[in-house]
Amino acid sequence: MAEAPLYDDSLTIALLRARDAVTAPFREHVAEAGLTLQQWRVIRALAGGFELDTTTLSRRCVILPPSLTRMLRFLSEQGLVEQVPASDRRQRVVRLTDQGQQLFDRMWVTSQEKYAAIEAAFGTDETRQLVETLNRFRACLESQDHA
Amino acid sequence: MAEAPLYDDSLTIALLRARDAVTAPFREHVAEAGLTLQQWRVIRALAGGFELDTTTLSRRCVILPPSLTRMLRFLSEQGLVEQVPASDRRQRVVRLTDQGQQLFDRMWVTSQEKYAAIEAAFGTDETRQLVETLNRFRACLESQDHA
DNA sequence: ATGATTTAATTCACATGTTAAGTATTTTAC
DNA sequence: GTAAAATACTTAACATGTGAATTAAATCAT
Repeated sequence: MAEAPLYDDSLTIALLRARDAVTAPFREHVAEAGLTLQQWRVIRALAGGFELDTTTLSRRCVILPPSLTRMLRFLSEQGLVEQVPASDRRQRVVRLTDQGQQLFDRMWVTSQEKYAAIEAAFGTDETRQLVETLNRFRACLESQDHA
Repeated sequence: MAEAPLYDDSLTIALLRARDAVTAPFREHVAEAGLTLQQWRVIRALAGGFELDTTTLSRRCVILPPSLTRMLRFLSEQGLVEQVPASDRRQRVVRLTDQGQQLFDRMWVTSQEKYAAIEAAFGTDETRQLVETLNRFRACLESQDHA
């Protein structure tokens, strides 16, 4: 009975659900360390001593600048991130503190294990092909819009 | 120089970016009508006279119940949605008002056109295959977690 | 039938998403 | 060298995401 009409955005819904499914185990993992997924993305982008400005972080982590401003304030207060001087004084360049790097080190192995479990479940080749398809899809749409 | 380490969540990032790319034209379209993408998803789920409860809406639109509560308050205030009596008085069952249905009718054609443009750009078969792959991926992960 | 359990939705508190406007710094053009 | 334009980030305001606690109603067990 009463079936919904065909969605014009089945793709959008499928992307949302896929993201929910794939992030679930990571969300749980980082929550145990008192972090959100977004905060973890920032920490990982900085792991290994990288010093990045807000714009670069925003692109790599797919987090909008206003959110990053708030997040960096929080991460600084937690002693996980610190600011470093930048030649261009408009920029805000940050890096992990020792404490931040240690937190990363503690979480990284488990994080990788969870990702490996996903690849194992869906298939390594299929997983990589999905990532490739998604990136090609995005590139395709973005080149269309800029026309 | 200074390349970031390999992400363990390239899949998460790819999903986020793909979603950003695919929703961009729709976001612009619905904003002209004073709606957000999420509000538009709810309106479309109700279009055609369907009467749905919060739980069903939450699943179909991939919007968590607390967000739906706020959104339904807003949509009611705008006169787009109205509540209908439910046999189970715990449930909140809603439907579109005439005004809501008219808004949907005005937006639907353009919305479909934009989706058709995406399919045309990436390829009809490839787009459908991507949706199929995403759904299969999600089903795979969810069956893993319930183990 | 009554009390315990489950279910549906809401509220709360806080984090993030999103757009527009604002501020400080740098670059460009002249 | 200085004013205009561009850049990097922040702030503000509001919408949504998220998990935990709460409330009300239905179901279950006895």
